Amino acid sequence: MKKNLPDLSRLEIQCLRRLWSRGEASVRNIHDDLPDPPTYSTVRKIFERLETKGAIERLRQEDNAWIYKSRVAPVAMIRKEISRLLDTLFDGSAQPLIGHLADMNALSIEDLEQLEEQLAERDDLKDQ
Amino acid sequence: MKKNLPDLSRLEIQCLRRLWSRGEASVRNIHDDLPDPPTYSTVRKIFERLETKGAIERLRQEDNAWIYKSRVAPVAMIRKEISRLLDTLFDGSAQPLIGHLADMNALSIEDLEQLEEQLAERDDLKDQ
DNA sequence: ATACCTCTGCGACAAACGTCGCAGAGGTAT
DNA sequence: ATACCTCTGCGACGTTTGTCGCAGAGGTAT
Repeated sequence: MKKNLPDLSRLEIQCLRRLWSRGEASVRNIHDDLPDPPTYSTVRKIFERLETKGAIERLRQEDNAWIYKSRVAPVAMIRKEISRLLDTLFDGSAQPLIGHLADMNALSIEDLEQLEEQLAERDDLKDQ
Repeated sequence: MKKNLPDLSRLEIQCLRRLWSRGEASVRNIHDDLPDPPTYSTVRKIFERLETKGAIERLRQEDNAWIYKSRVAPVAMIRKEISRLLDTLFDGSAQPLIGHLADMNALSIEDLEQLEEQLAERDDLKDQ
């Protein structure tokens, strides 16, 4: 019973990620967190859109400012985005992706070992 | 000396990928290749835009139709897109990505073994 | 000649995105 | 009271994206 996750733009995801980190936050908070922030007004608009899309909700007002929280699970949203990339670039297959990651020197042997453990665990569970 | 790769939309990448497969192709070819194709007119427009962005070029005319080829290297474009996802979701780190891939059951032990080999080779070379 | 088909070149359009400004409300400080 | 500050709500705008239609050129078939 998957929820229909909204389609979000890059900037919307940026803001949502900061909200995930904080749990609850005001527009000002997120604006302060952004690494290379546009106007406060712009972030304000992003919040409007996130709310319209159902990705965030208002909790209460503090000092005249609204406090928001996310309505979507980080993992679900992240997977959705990964799937989108996989579909766009490789017709859905993950194998080419890790190949490229290796070529890009984005992965270390340590990363791999950790991953291996994770996979072994998963497959152990499956076999029972 | 990296070239400035153009920003492409999802549909543009879809079309460009088919062009990579074929080497050279007409608009009609690509339209036929697309899995869930929009109008021929739409694909036509995508080609116009790809050309404007410098991602493809015209080679010659055959039977009144233009034959195109890609001007960007697949690997470069693919890496660019992967980097973009990494930046958007994980501030550039690849480690969380493979974690999610494992959780999504998108990776198999075989995929991993292959990857391991690839990494070992790379590190062997580096050590000399 | 006429009809037919397929391409091109162009225009058009709605929706989404990133961007910002401004009026007005509501507090705080002097 | 007055000035000041910060937020909200809303409108606006240029660009990108996905989408399509249409006129006209250039061949082919009858």
